[in-house]
Amino acid sequence: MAGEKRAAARERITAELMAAARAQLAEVGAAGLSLRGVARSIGMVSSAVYRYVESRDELLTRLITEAYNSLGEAAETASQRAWEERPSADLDRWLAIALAVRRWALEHPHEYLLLYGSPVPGYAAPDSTVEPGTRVIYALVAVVINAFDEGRLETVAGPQPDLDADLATELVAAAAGGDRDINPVTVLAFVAAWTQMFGLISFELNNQTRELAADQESLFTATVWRLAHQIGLR
Amino acid sequence: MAGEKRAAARERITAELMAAARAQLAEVGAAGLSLRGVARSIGMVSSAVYRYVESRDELLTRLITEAYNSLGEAAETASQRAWEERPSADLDRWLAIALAVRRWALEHPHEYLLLYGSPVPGYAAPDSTVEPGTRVIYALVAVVINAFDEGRLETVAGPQPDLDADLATELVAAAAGGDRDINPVTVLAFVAAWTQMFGLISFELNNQTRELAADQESLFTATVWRLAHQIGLR
DNA sequence: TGTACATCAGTGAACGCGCGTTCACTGATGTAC
DNA sequence: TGTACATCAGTGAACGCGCGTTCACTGATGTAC
Repeated sequence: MAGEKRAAARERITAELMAAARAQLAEVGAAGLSLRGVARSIGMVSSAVYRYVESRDELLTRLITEAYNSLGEAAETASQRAWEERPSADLDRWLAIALAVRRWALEHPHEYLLLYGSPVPGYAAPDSTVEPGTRVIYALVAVVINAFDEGRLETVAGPQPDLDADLATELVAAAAGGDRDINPVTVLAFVAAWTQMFGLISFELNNQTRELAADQESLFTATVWRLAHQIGLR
Repeated sequence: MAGEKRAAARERITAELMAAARAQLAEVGAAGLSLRGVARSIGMVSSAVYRYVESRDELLTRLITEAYNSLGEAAETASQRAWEERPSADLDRWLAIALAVRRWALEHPHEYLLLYGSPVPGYAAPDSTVEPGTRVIYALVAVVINAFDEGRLETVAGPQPDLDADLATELVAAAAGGDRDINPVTVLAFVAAWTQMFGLISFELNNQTRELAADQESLFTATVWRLAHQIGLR
């Protein structure tokens, strides 16, 4: 029982350390993040952080995992809330996720860039970061699959590009495991909506859309709404 | 006339130096780029590069400007060629630009990330980089404007999001200077197509679309085609 | 409850490294008369 | 054409800096008997 104390302290200090690391990340960005800097900011001697973290690379890996999970959770919570408020309102649910992702990105710009920006020189993310990295896209896919399974997904309208057969098969397989008879163009619309969403957020973070509109959120909502509609969500 | 020699040598060596800088950029990325490393790679003592470049920041600025111009030129050339081959084929022209941008990005991944990835820590790009940064989007805008002016731009079909009046006005003004009666939803479609294109390229560089399709170029072409079609290009 | 020992957190000095930048210098190239 | 001087490219040593990581250590916390 007495051991509790030491373990609790360890946990508290680890949390403090990670918080400090996130704070430094927010200030200087991933490439500028240093163990010594983090140690300094919590009043520790630089060698002491090695009691909590194996190396700088491990710290980065933990930050990435935490960030993916934090973002994934934001997306999942938004999805669930939207469903509870208005079940079967698929387009609203999609929008809720998109807006949650955008808000998270604006609140944590450097963490967002750590996940979706340039790779950190000299660092290669281990495989363990892959799985948490898929939470957001799964949340989005789930909306479409759910709408499809319950018969609410409209078929995509309008002229469609020529798809070669291989690509069409792959798309359907990737999106739905192959056992759903989804239109490949629907998957294409999904890919477009997905990449557009992240592209727009990146441009917004880099101020590349500044002169387009004063109200960036309205611009975001309007463009995302359009592409979600084109997937067939209502 | 004798002065020619020194000036020519200066030009040659400057070019060599920039080429070495680009090579190092390609290897280690922007955040890892160092003056000493560049000097080393062309067999110069580190202090000597200061005869050619004021500081590391200036080197970065030059690299950014060169990269924007190289990318912009690729886009413009593709646009012009497509026009010469099949004038008035607006969708083909759009696709040609998009594919040129993608090819450039795949050939120069680190330069692409220098332009569109995370900012380099401790460096702020000066205003002089803004103008070359607009060449690509202008090439894209030009296709749409040209189609519109010559009466070939189809009006966007299907349901449209509610736009508040301010946003609609801003969009039209930003895209066409306000003196063209362009549908704001067309501009929205343009923004979607533009951000989708860069988002997809970024995801492709980060391997986030790997499991989606073996033939990434087909995937790219198909999604870009769809959104270009939706702008009203034919 | 008390004592002897083991575990662990944090210290402080040190290592080797690469970085950007400055500076006084040498020797070659160019210019003026 | 020849000479005296000015300009410029490149050298090599040095500066101060911050980094990641190791190591022997001290002293506090926990455990076994």
